[in-house]
Amino acid sequence: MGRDLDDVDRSILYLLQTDARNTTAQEIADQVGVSASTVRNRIDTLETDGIIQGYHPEIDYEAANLPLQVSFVVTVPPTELTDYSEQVRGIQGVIDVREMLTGRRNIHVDVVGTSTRDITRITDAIHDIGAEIESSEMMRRRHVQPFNHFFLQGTDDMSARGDDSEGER
Amino acid sequence: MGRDLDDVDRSILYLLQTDARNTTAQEIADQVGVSASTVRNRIDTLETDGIIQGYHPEIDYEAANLPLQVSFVVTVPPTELTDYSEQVRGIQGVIDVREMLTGRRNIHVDVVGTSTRDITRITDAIHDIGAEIESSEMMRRRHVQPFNHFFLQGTDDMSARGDDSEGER
DNA sequence: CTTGAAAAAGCGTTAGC
DNA sequence: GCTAACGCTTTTTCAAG
Repeated sequence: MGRDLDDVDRSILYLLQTDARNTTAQEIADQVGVSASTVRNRIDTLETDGIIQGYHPEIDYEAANLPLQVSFVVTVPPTELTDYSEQVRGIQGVIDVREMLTGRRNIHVDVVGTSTRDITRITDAIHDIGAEIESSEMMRRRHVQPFNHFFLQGTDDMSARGDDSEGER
Repeated sequence: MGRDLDDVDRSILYLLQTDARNTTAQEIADQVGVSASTVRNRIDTLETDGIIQGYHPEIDYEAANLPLQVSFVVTVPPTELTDYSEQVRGIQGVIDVREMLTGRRNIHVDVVGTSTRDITRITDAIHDIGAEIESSEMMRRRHVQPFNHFFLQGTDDMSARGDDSEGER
């Protein structure tokens, strides 16, 4: 796990983050200096290797009439963290679950809803699966900022790691 | 702000969340019962209305050799929340910024890095813009779970709101 | 706002280097 | 592993209801 990426991979990831739906393989190929076929092959490999896990639209929930955004901090038994995390993800309205490595407050959950009824329903659902809510805060806005440093993060660093072009692929 | 969506819009959002890159307008059209052209027009409108803000790949940072994931809680002056939020987003390694509506701990920041050097650099950068770090926790995993309830969230609710087919478009 | 048709562009596959 | 070329699918554009 944790395979090295070369510059082509990094460039692909970088450009996909800009617009994963409308960026074509040809456009990426032109900017990277390889063929479009290669870009398609690389993307396939990145997907099967699990580095790219999917493509999702970024949605402005407020504009979509889901103005209530709440962030919960939850405590669950550390040994069953993954299990609880999965259950939380199944609750309607949950859009983001982060599992913490340490500490009591080991799951952070972001949810959206249209009304306070939605929020109380979610609160109840969290309690129902046996998790303890430590705190809840209203969220104003989320900025998902896809990692913008695969590409031009500093050539020195990249060459220093020696994974520029000749990888172990 | 907060325009009503009809079932066609909701279905489009729902299906795009499944796979925003490889789901074609035709596939959506078949499932929704309109033409592919209509689906494309709707997507364009959703984008220009700001409901869809972009398309991003979901990346497994651990598999991409960025194993260090840290979640910061930061305090900034509430009146300049947006300003600070933007500055934080400019820091290399920041992948997610959430602005909180209330409380002292009003910005939550998720970052990724390859080494502790990255993390200290980010910590310094946060301090440099004048924000105070309240806490930092190691993250085990993030599950971005795009809102999965646009489609079949319960027909009763949808008809009760009366925005099924004839909107104010 | 929606539809359908023609032209242009992109994709997956296969074969060759 | 990268590239080129094939047939097929998708998108784009535009006229029309």
